[in-house]
Formats: sequence, structure tokens, C-alpha cells
Amino acid sequence: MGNELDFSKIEKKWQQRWEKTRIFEAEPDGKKKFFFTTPYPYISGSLHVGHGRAVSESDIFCRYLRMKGYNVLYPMAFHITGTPVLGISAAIKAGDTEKINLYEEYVGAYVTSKDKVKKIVKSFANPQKIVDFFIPRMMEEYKQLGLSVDWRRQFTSGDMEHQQMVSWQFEQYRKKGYLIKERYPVLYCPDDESAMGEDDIQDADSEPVEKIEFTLLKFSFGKKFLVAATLRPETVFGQTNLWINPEVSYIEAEVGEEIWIMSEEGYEKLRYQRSDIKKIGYLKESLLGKKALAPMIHRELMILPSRFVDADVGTGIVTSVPSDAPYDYVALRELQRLSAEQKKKIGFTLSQIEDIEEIEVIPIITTAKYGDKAAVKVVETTQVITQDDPRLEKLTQEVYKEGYHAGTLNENCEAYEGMLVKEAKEKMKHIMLAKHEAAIMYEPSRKAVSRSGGKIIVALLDNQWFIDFNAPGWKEKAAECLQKTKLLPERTRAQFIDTFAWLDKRPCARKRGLGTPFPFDTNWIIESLSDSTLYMTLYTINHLIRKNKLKREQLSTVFFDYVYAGKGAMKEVAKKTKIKEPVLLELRKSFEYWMPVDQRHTFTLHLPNHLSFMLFAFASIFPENYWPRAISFHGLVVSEGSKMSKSKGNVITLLDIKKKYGADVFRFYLTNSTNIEGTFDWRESEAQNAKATIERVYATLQEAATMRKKGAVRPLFISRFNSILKNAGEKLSQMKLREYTAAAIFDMLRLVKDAKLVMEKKELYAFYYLIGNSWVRLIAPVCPHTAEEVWSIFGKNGFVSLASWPEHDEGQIDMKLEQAEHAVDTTVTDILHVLALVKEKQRKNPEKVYVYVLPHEYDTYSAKILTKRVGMSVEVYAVNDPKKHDPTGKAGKARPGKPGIYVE
RNA sequence: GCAGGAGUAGCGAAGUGGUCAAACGCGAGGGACUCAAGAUCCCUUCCCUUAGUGGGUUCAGAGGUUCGAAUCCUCUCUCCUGCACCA
Repeated sequence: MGNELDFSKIEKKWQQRWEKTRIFEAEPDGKKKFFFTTPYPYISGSLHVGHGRAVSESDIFCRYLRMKGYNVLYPMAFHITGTPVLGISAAIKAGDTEKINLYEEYVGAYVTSKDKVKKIVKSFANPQKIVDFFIPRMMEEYKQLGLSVDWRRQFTSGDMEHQQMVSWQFEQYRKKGYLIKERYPVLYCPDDESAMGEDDIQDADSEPVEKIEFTLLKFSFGKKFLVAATLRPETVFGQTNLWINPEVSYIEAEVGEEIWIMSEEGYEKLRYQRSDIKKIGYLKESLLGKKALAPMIHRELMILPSRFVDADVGTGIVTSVPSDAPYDYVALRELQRLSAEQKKKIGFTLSQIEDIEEIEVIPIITTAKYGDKAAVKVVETTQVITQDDPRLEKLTQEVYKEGYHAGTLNENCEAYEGMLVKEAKEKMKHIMLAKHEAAIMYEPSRKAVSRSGGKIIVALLDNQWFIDFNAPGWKEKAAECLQKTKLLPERTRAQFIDTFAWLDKRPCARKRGLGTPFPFDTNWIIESLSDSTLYMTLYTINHLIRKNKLKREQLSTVFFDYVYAGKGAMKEVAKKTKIKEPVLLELRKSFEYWMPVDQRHTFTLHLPNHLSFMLFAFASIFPENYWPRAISFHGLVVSEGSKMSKSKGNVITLLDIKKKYGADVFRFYLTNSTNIEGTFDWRESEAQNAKATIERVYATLQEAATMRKKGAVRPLFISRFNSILKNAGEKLSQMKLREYTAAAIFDMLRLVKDAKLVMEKKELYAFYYLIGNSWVRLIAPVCPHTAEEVWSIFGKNGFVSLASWPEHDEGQIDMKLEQAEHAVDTTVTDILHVLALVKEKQRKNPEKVYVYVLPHEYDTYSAKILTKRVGMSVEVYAVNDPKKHDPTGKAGKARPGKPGIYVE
């Protein structure tokens, strides 16, 4: 048909009108305010439906609140701080073709000329250019969803206004003693000379890299020490020998007063973990066959050769515990099985060969699953023969896991007998550390390289700044804040409580990245989750800062003390900041008017980090009346059943939405297909259905707008209509968006359908008159563009976005009537059933249907309606009621004394 | 491993002590309309039975509490998510 709905045209039209008339620019007024926020997006490419979900759900709710008479502030900003933007920039600068292609694709979505695309991407070598390019486009994409955002207040986390605010926040933290400095291990790249986050490491998103703590066991070797790295200090009682790799070059290094022996690679890593280490030179003597004194157990252990020892894992020296380490057991057995001749060839003396033969496995840990020599057991059952067998890796993990969780130390472990492995591990480690028989070394959990190919190691940073969530009093305050915050759904509270308990010290500054300089140590940048805990407060004043062209230096501590905390005399503040008093007053008033945040709508994944930090921040910086009032959560977005990812090609961007469906369809489909906490699965085919549904709504409303005429409508439909209004409103007020759209769209469509079925034209038009105007307003939150368009067809002035919410009329709701209708409905269905059967069996059309009902139900049934609905003559009687019981006796055979349907 | 969450019809899900074979949407099948397709409308869609309104077995599995449980308790299994400097 020619009049197919062109959503994009309608949407564009209304978006422009909203913008032009500035109806969503909120300013303090006499109405009750509602300050609604949702997290700002990080710029790393196009916005997709995941971003679309948070803002659309928020927008629907904001639009509802606006129609309910609230003065709603719904702002938005952009997150640019941290390392990713910098990483992108660096990669492009370095000529990383993968990144360049990716970004050419992103930019290509907006810019057609290929040359221009290349040029733009090239300019991304400057990170600011990335920000400058994407932000206006992201704003455009958000606008295309029809968001009722006050864009005047927009900023990025890199803007000076935000930086000044964050600096002020950290000054408060410092005053309260929430910032501390400590040593801290980080993933580090010596080539790049900087700490590495997940984004900086190759494949770290799919195979995460962790920091692992090794215990360095110190074996006395003359006056020197051989240091062996182990993850299992609790197994020292099972040690039988030491492993080195004859292929590896070992070095000697001065460590404090001592001399340590280790692989060169080990030294290179340890260098970044302790300042007291210094290389002397290559080890001159041979270690093979010699003995060293083991820590803790103080036994002499022989140094033996192996192939599995990797110079680049730990120190390149490994202690051997054949009872619980499959590698050790296999390597030991391999060695023992060599003929005396072969051993001689390696360089062992006769007595050494004897000693080697005599080495026996010492059982130390007992588990129900593997008995007391786990490694021996798994090696025997899998028949692993050589230390090169790849299965050993897995066996090691299995044995380790079982031992750790279910193992107990046995009688060979002296004082530790009977202790759980879990406990013994910590205890023995600490004792050895205390006796200087051991030290600590950190390693990445896997071999990893940075994006530029440099090796990743662990470095200990000496002066890392932390936010100390365990600072006295803070957790209590945060808990109080949490307790006063309304949570949607409420069950997330348990997770918050759990997270609060777990929060300890969080490094809050980095050496690299975009962001706010750490106020007390400008070599550092405030880490990007720590700088985004109070940013929503800036919405309350940012447009005024801009309007009055305030400069960075004016937004000083004094400024925020006054505007954010009401501290200081205005006169003084004006003098110090060189801001005029009325301006200051306006800023302060604006802040006071909009605060607190009434609701924050976010992704559940943000709970353990962003939202928890946010509550801590608010609890510490602001008095109780400025604490956030409510937090609501939305679920994940996936596409065609699986997680969205570029490699799968199933990322649905907001540009796609615009091209294929339009905002209203997206908003409706999104909210109607899952409840707010659920996972939203974008499915192309269902999106198409959603589109058809909205087209139907539009067509119906259009018909209603043109045909409607005042008149009488039967009470049942008035009642049903009001029930829908009531239900939809109640659900929406609780942010149950799915139920709301189900009522506003599907229930209403059904109601219209039913009306068309039973009403004559005159009544139908009156029915249109009844519902039209309210129905448009009912759908306005979810489908604002469609609603505006219809609103104009109705000949209404102004925007439906600013119209009042269609309240139901309780007095018009007659539940009895609706129930009766429902009863009739099921009866009709039953009659049709029976008729179908009758037709089949008797092969002739029956004459008449008799319905027998219980006396109290009698008034419910109208023979006339039934007749009409069924399409043949229906008579209704009540059973066992002399008055209503088949008075004519013409109903044929005697009826049983129970209700039923009979056809003749 | 720790923590949080989830497991209901082909699918998405609603239902949190009785009114539940289970709303609503999608999908599937049948029918009406149509030259046809689409749209729309009607019916069916756990199993059995049937001139219908009947019966049976169900809500991951196993126990338990209760007159009564998908809903409360215990255990088990499976899946998802998070576990810190990373946005």
C-alpha cells in the first residue's frame, strides 16, 4: 500500500521540533523535580543496541514522569578517560592494520568518501581527534532514539569542568584520610615501561592475565642460595630433589647481603619487583648432581636435570615434589630409568647415580579422590611416559585443584599433620618468609605480550595511590547510604552488601591514560572508574558554567565548596573565584534544586564496581539528603541468541536501528520482549513483527482520529478501557515496562478488535472518541514519535510529550461486568466447540443452542449477545430455578440439574 | 574456589503458599477472507479422553515442612555473571 508508514520521516520531524522548542531543557520551577541519570557511554566505536537499551528504558520512564507532572531532568554525557582511547590512538599511530581497518569501518558508517575516511582515521593518532569525531555522532545517534535529554548539560569526562570537580572530590577524600600509598603489583611491560591493563595486552579479553604469587624457596648452596619458585609451599615436606634445565644459563645476583642463583630470565623479572637485587654475572660452576639444603625441612636435595623446566617461568629452578606434581614424578622416573651408562654420560658419578636410584616418592597429601600420591596415581592411570607429554599440564591442574580443596597433610609433614592444604599453604609460607627461607615473586598467569609485542611481567610499584574503602567509618556510612537507597529489583541488595564487605583498597591512579591529574602527585592520572563516581552531580550546573563562560581556575576548591557544599560566604567566594554573586547564587540554587539523583538506571554488571564506588562517594562527600534515592537495573543485550561481537558480525548498531526500524519500533520491541532485568535478545524476525504491530497501532489510531464521534458506548468497553489505563499506569509507575507496553499496545489492540466485532458503526465511532485521545497519551512514553504524529492528527495543539498522563476513572471500572464478559466469552468458545463436534457427528446444522447456567450466573448471560457471537440462536436458562428454568418447556429433553450446553 | 543470579510449554517468559495446564508475545498447525501473496480475523498447540465444561502427569533432580508448594526448607545437578585498577 502506498501509505506505508515512513517512520524515519515522522521521527526526524518530531525530533527536530522537540529540539527547536527546547521542551526537554529542564530548569527549576514550582513542580516537583525528578533527576534521572543513566551511565554515560564510553567512546570506543559506534553505539549499539546495548547502549540503546539503557537510554531507551530511561527515556520511557522519564517521559512518563514528565506526563505525570514532574519537572524531569534527564541528562547525558560521555566517558573518555582511561586507557582505551589512548590505546586506539597508539595502535593507529603505530600502523596496526587491524585497528585501522576497524576504525575505517566505524568512520565509514558516517563518512562516505574513502579518502576522507582514511584521513580521519589517520588523524586519530591524536586521541582528542577520536573524541572530537565520535562524540557529535554518538549524540546524533542517541537523539535518533527520541531521547528527551537536556543536551545543554552534556560534557565529557575529560572536560575541564569535570576535571575540576573530580579534583575537588579527591581533595575531600584526602582530607578524610581515604587515600593511601602502598606497594602494589601490576602487570607491566618493560619495553613500554608502563603498567598494562586488559586493553593493552594481546588477547587479554578472551584469555585474561592475572597476577600469580609464587613463593621463592631458598636452598642453601654453600654460601649462596638457589631460589626455586613454587605455587605450592605446603608441599615442601615432599621434596626429593631440585630441577634445573641444563640448556638454561643461570646467573648469580646480589640480593641484599645474599647471593641468589637463578635463570637470567628470572632475574630480569625479579628486577622489577625488588630494588635490592643486582646481577653479578653468569654462574661459573656446574650445579648438576650437587646438593643444596632445602628450606623448612632442612634436608639435602640433589640437583637434577630436566627438560620441562622453563627458564622464563619463575626462576628457572624448580623444586621436585613427585608425590603431588605430575611433571616431577614423570621427570624423576625418566631419569631413574636411564641406564647407568646414560647417567654417566650426563655427568653423574657412581655414588650420585646410586643416590638417584634411591630417591623415593614421599607421600604428603591425602585426598579421597587420589589417595596419598596423587601425581603417581594420575600419571599411572593416564600412562604418561615422558615429561614432554602435553597432558601433564592438565593433570597438574587436576591434582592441584583436588589437593588444594580436599587435601589434608599426612604424618610426613611433622607439625602440619592433619592440616588442610588450604591452611597449611598460608601458614608454611609465612613461617618460611619470617625465617628468611623464602621470598615472594609475582608472575603473570600466562605468557603474555602487549599489543606492541613487548613481554608482560609483574612489577611492584612502590608508591601506588589507593582509595581505602576500609578507612575508619567509611563502610558504615556507605552501608547507611545503601540502606536508604531504593533498589529495583530489591534482591540486588544482597550483592551490594557482599561487594561492600569485599571492597578493600583500590588503586585509583595510573601513569597513563586520559583523565584528571591526581591533585597531589601530578605524575599520576586518576583511574577512570574512580573519576566517574560523582559526575552526575555536574549535570546540575554544567550548562550554567558554560553559559557564564567560567574558566578552569575559577572552578577551584572554593567554588565547589560553595556550590556543592554550601561552605563559605558568597561574598568571599565571589571575590576568590572572580565569579559574580548572582551567578554563584544561580549555580548553588540549581544544584540544590536538582539534587539528589532521584534514580539511576544501569546495567547489572556495574553493581560491583561503578555503583558501589558511587554509593561510597556520595556517602562520603554529601550529606544524607543528597544521597541517590533509587537505583534500577537492566539486563544484558545479546543478538540472535549470542553475545554481540564484531567477530560474530552480530552487532546491531543504533545506525542499523535507524535505517531498518526506527526509534519507536526499537523502543517498543525492546521493552516488550523482556522484562527490565532480563536478557534482551535482539532477533531480526521479531523486530519485524514489532514493526508491524506499531504500524497497526498507528493505523488504528489514525482511523480513530478521523472517525471518532461523540456518542454512547456500552459500559463493558468503558470499563475495560479504564482497566487497561489503570493497569498500564500502575505498571509503568513501577518501571515494569514490559507489562506497561503489553497493556498499552496489545491489550488496547485487542480491545479495539473486540469493539469492531460487536459494535455497530455509530457505537464504534463513539468508542474511538472515548479511547483515542487517551490511548495516544498512553503510548507516548514508549512510542513518542508515533504519538506526536497522531496527536497532531487529532488536531491537538502542543506536544503529546508535554500532555498529561491519561488517568483512569475508577468509577467506570466494573469488574463484575468484565468478569461476566469473560464468562460469556468462554461460553461462546465452548459453544463453538460443541457446534464443531455436532457438525462433524451429525453432518447437519443444528437448530438451536441451549445454555444452562447456575442461577446466580443467570444475569451474566445475554442470549442476544451469545446469539450474535455464535452466529445462531442461543437460549439461556438457569438450572434448578423455577423462574428461569425453561419456563416454556420447549427446550426439548429433560435437562440434568447441572449447567451445560446443549444443541439440537 | 568465593560471591550473586537463573533453571516453568517449541522459544521468550508471567506466576512467589490454595482460584495454575499455567497470563502475554513469538513460532507451529488448521480455518475464514483473497485471483494470489501479505495484512487481518477465528480455532488448536503437555498427555489421555470426549457432544465440550472430564481425567492424568507437570514447573532442573531428590528429599522435607504443610490440610495444601512451581512458590517455604535441605541436598544435588546444570547454566549465566562478577572476582579489582579494567572500561
